[in-house]
Amino acid sequence: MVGQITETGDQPERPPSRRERARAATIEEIKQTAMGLMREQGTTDFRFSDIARLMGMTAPALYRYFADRDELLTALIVDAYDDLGQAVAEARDQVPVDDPGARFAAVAQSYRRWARDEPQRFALILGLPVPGYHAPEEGPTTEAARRAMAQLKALFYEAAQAGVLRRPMLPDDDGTVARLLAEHHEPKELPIDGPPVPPETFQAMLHCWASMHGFASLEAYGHLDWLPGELRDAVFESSIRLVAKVAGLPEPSSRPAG
Amino acid sequence: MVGQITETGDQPERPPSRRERARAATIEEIKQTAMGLMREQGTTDFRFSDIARLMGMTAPALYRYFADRDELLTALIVDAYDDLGQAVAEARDQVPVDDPGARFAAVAQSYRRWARDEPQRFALILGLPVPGYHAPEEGPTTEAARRAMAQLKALFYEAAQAGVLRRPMLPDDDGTVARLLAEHHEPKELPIDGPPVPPETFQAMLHCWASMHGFASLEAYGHLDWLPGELRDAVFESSIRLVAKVAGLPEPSSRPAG
DNA sequence: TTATGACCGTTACTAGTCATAACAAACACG
DNA sequence: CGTGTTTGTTATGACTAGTAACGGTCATAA
Repeated sequence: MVGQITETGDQPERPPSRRERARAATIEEIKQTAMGLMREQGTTDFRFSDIARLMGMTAPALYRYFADRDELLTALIVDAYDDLGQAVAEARDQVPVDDPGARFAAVAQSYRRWARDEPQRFALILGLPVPGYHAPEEGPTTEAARRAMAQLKALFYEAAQAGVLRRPMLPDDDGTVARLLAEHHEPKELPIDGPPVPPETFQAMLHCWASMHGFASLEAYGHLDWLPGELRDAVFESSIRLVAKVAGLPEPSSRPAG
Repeated sequence: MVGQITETGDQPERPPSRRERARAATIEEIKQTAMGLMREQGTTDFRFSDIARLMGMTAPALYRYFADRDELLTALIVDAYDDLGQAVAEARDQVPVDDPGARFAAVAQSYRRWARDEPQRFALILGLPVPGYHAPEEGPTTEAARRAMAQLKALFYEAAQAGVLRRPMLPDDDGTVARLLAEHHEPKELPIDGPPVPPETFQAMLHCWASMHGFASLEAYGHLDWLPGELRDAVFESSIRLVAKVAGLPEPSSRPAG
């Protein structure tokens, strides 16, 4: 009754039957309805009965598609990670590769926009776990998270490869981060996939992420509502350009679209 | 039945009677038990029945003290804001006034520590509203939030007053933030209480807040668990020193305790 | 000391939730 | 056409928030 959902079946390329297509469509509709409810109510919560009612069904029917609330939540979380990762990657790849400063600005803008447009899904993946939900250990959610975060790292790696990445600005008396990073890197403790970047760049990357995440989450959850919109925009863009500069990314050569 | 809770009574200084003390103690115990449950379960959720059971009572008894779940949540939110504000202020004031760089580092460290130690309460005040909760408009929560955030501003104001605040580093072609800030400041649109700071400093302050909040929330919600603890510490401290420097605060003259 | 009334806790109850069980209709396919 | 799977239904159980009505306790005043 549960295995039917995680059907990463081994059948190679059998065209989906009529029933399978209908089933997939229903699953999609359930997820969309759940997200609609979250948006409407402004929380990460939803009731099976509400989903069913909106879909013209009764609540128990949903259990044919998701074993329980957690399984639906897991699906929504994976989708959200993938969606955010895709949005970020698309924005990034609309800017020429040889302009990593502008590419980072695009990434930050899309990250922020996504958070602001979908605060509930943002909270779902990057906030506190929702009440009663227990993520499957080392399951699909963590993988999806890694995929999404790889987008940011790819940007820095490209820039480093292209040789346009200056040494990031660091507070004066440092070196401990580099040392610790080296220590922990050799036993392959860190689950950092892909090619390595210099330690200062790793640190700069985290700094960039934290900065844009901080602004994005504060804004998404309404804690910057007291700032007029255009002022928020200006402050965010300025902050982003600042962290990019400090991280050693070159000045963007073209103005980002928005 | 409800007015008895919001007893910001006008009676000046009447010593609390035995009953009033017992009532206050019970209210405190309810809040503590609720927080304990949140900590235990790792969410911002709790059940009245669980609170009552842990207190050796039945659930309906709790309604003598809080009209409903929202009212208890509101109390917890106000307490959390006050607690965070106090923690930050205390850490800040343990550092000499003439060392604003170190004062900021202390603020950031305590902000981070509080978030990490109490992720549920952190999410309660700075995350997405919990399911089903509707904050009273312009109520005590927003006031408590303003009080807490004033602590950070005070630090920058002191530094500006003392004349040790350099002009913050900004991305090159700016000025729009300053212009917009001026535009919106004259009609007193912005609810920024206290004395004004220069526009660049305002922006730098937001940048500092966003950066430390981003790191703190990512860490508090477990999204940096893949980083070894000491490396997290080092990265955070380095980032903080960096944003402080960029914000125009002088280098700290003394090493912060932790 | 006793009577009064506010306060605090109880049990009983309603309405709504997640989830399961048992059953009925629709569908795919031999 | 008959058979078994799939997908829906209704009925049910256990649990929660919150209300209502009742009883005990305590402080105060006669």
